[in-house]
Amino acid sequence: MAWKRTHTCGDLNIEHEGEEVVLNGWVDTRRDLGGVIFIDLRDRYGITQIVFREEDDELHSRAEELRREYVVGVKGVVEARSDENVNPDLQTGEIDINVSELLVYSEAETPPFEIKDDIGTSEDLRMKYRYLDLRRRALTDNLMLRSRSYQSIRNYFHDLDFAEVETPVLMRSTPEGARDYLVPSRVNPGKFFALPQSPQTYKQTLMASGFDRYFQIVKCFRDEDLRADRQPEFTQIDVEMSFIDEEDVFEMTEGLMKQLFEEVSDREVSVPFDRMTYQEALTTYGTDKPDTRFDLKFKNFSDLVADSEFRIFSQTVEEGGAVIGFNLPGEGDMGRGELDRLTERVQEETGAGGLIYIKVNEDEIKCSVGKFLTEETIRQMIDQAGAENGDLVLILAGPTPTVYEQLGTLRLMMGNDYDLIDRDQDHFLWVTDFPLLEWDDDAGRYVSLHHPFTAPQTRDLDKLENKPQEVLSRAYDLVLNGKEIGGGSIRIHQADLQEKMFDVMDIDRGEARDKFGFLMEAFRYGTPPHGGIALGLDRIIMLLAGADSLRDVIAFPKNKSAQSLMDNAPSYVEKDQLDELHIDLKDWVEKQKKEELAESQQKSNS
RNA sequence: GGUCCGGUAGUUCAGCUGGUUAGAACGCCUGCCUGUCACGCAGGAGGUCGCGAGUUCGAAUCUCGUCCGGAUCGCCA
Repeated sequence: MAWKRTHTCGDLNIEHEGEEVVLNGWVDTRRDLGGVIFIDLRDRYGITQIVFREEDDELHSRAEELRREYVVGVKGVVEARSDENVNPDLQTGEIDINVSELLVYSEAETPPFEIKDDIGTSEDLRMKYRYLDLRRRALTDNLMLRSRSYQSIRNYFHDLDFAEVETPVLMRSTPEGARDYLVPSRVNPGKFFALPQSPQTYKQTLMASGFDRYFQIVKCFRDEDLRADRQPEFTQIDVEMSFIDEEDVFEMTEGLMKQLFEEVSDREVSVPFDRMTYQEALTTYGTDKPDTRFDLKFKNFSDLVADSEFRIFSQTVEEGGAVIGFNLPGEGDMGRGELDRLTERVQEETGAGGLIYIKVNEDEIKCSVGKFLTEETIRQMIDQAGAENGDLVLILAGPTPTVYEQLGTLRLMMGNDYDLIDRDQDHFLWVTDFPLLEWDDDAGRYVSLHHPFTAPQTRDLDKLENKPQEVLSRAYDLVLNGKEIGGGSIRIHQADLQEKMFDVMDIDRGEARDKFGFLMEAFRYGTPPHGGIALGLDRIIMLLAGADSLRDVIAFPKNKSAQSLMDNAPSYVEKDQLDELHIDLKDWVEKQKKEELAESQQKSNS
């Protein structure tokens, strides 16, 4: 039977002096000074120091038995600490609880790692004992930030009259995009559901139904390899609106971000956000998600060096590639050894053939390929780069768009290495005017860059058949500090245009109709123009929390191999279960399953 | 799937070109200590050096294989 607590461990302060209180919590640290024992009592709200004195022999000796992570309840009186004993690092640091009664709810074994913030414990151990990991202040705070975020987001949309609608988790598998997670259907032998990569088709259908403003905080699933910023199941803020254009989506999203950031953190968001076309992002920053918190913008030297003696330059330009670079201010004194190491790193990490540099110093201008270039050309390049005395110009040459991406990687490397990133700032950025399609060598056809329901820009409609690679789309991405946190588009809402898109992508009409037929049909019964966006909630929380990994803002995340180490999911299942689902395992899988089961049996026996 | 890095005490790590009994810090246990808050002091326990083979008089250390983990690329409309 638990004592009813009167306060949490984060509540009490000098105002409560003299009050009789009851606290419940975990034993955090214990400082036994002999005649007096101090214990930090912890719950998710905070820490309160409780004191056991020698006067009460029985209580004092029971307090000596307390160990880390025991769960206890205490009754006692709030005492003010004397001035020299106040702990300014603690919310409750002005007071102690002088304990008069102690109740031990639960003892605890010594945990496999310490419950404190700056632990270097490997992630797989933390994952196995996730319930202990989550007791750590940093993770608790991240989840509480997440909890407040849900509230803020829901309030925003409800205030604007958006309808919150749940869409199915079991849906049909669709072509295009990431690999689906499949769920076998017992009652439909041989047939499978897929878990949604996003509720895309449902939310468009809802537009056809007249729910002109929809949102949902929804789990999505993609069966692809993981990264620190990628989980197989993740949460999206999914939004769709009717009778709108890009500007409405931008305005709605900017308002959401502003409210969210300012309600759950102390970060200010200024709206409207900056905008940049995909073309500009690629040619100026070498990526479709530029980190605009620092400069190092690309300059193009192709025209200057097209006729140069240096074959790598002239040949690159002749073959349609580019010679590009950026100015790194103040690093003109970089030594030969350091530049060699940098070159090696660039080759390894970006795959670029080599790195060319110009050191711009008052007494000497030194170019790594100086003997092949005229002094005038070098001078022009320095001007083009905007370099001044003391600066270093870094240059790559190669085929486009690869060379842009390589220089983009180098730009990020330099931004990090030379601490050029202003981490107190948040830079939101809309990236617009994406190409509609890209050529897929493996598939031998055009595929959507975004997804097949994205509307082409009206002015490009006539190019759709003859020059599909030149058609721009009405898609947009939202980028925050160099991380993509959302993307969306204005959709196609006309059946004939949608069919034409499938034609261009060489998805034959039968297949398209079979897989997306319901949506195409919906378009025939009166569908409004519509569009929307999906925002990556986990990533947004990660940035808000200042966490390095998505795993630090998800309560029970998967590891890199898409496993949950705490409950050992996924797992083998009984043969009976498979039989019901009409599924046979491949021979080699069956063999592996037997071996692993035998092994774990042996382990549990010994 | 490719490449690179790693696996030593409960945890994080050190342990060089092979050579006595494999160390440190934190944690844990015991004792002392009435104002600590990373308490302090004294003492103690704790190891199949991931696993298997090889080279050697001798392997944590070198070689090969294997398993596991991390980073990165492919992949992620």
